[in-house]
Amino acid sequence: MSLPISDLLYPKNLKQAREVQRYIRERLILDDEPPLKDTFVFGVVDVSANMYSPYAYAACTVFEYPSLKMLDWYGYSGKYVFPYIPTYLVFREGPLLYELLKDIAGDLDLIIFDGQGIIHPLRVGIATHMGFIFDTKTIGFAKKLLYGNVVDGKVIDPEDGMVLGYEVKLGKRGGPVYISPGYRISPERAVEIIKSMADGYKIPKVIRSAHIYANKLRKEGGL
DNA sequence: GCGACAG
DNA sequence: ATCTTGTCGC
Repeated sequence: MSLPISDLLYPKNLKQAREVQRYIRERLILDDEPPLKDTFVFGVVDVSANMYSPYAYAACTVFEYPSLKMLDWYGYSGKYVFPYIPTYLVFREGPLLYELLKDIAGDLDLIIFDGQGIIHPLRVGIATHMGFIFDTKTIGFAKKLLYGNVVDGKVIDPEDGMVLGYEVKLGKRGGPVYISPGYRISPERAVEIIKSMADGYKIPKVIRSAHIYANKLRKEGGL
């Protein structure tokens, strides 16, 4: 990464935050090179927090693909240093996720985030932003749509008609989820991988796992 | 100005 | 995101 972490994750104001997002947008990589092997290791991350507590708990569960067997899990807790503002989520959770992943990202072939990839007004959702920082393949898995129009299952960018991601219904239970590439992966490959993890639930257990562990940390861990 | 708005 | 048990339904 050319810019230091301090600039990529700790902007002093929203203007600087936008500048960082525009910087990353100009350097997006959305192809599948190098392609993932038949068998690879991936992580799922999520952050758990209490409404009015400044402390947050992040967890990363590690799995083997395609067996989907859990290999490990890691946790990290710290204080939020940025408020939650739509389109700026990475500046709130990113610092914690960076600390959580900095020592293990190199061992992960892919990382799945709870949030958007390029389904974002500047195409730099939290999955894309973190993928750029670690130069690792990432996928954004969101429960709600943040930006774009859904046409025949495809999330389209109203600016130029580009396919940003897909609206897919996994399991006949709940509503759809929104999948988009984060970094170094294509929209189609991202959806293909997520669909291969479907197990009948709206949120595949493999993806839910990180949320479970993050919550377990918050309830049991200190702080 | 108004409405929308990941976690 | 979180507060929360049981309960209605496939």
